[in-house]
Amino acid sequence: MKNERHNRLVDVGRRIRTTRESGGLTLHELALLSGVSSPALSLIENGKRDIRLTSLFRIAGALRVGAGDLLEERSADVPIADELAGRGYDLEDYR
Amino acid sequence: MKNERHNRLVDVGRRIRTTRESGGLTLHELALLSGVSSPALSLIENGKRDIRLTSLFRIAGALRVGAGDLLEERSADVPIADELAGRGYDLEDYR
DNA sequence: CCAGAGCTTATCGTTTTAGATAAAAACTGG
DNA sequence: CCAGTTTTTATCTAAAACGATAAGCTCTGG
Repeated sequence: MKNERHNRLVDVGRRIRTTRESGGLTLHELALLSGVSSPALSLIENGKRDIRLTSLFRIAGALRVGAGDLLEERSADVPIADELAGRGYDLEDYR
Repeated sequence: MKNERHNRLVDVGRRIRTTRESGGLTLHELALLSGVSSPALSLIENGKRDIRLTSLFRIAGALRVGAGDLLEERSADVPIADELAGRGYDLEDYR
């Protein structure tokens, strides 16, 4: 992956990170929910990885947003209500 | 790529094909515009390829739609007006 | 019947993702 | 300071994308 011209990936990564943090999830937790390892998630959130569509779908599903929401600016930028931050994710099986 | 659970990819492929056809482009022309080879495009449109984000971006750019439009149902489903079908694409350098 | 256009499928070599693991930073509260 | 948590970085291997090429298929019109 040539390290230029991927501002798009940086943007996507920023959106993933913002969404994850607004959900009160750690990389490790998102890794468990999405099946994408936390080292991979770190690269992704920093725009250093050109991921496949199914990976995007798994991450979006774990974050409970539409995959398109992670690609470009969309209206509803508040996918997870604050009162639910950190709650509502089924991490029971891992704890 | 496991051949199950990729209805998402099939959906994406369908949207790409629909958009390409509504623009009056052949696979070969879209290949020239996007830099994605036509055999690859064929696999993608048939949901048999789990493409990378940058490939999606290049295809969306060539089709002049937002990448998100190719991922899920969106409002404006008529990216290219009929009067412009087959026109407006800069294939000059290739002809 | 066949010729051409468009699409599909297969194969090959190269590049890159991706999970696992480990270890090194960064950040945080005590 | 320091201990624990979180994130980043680095290896390793396996699997898959990707472009190129070529061969095969399908459909349509002459």
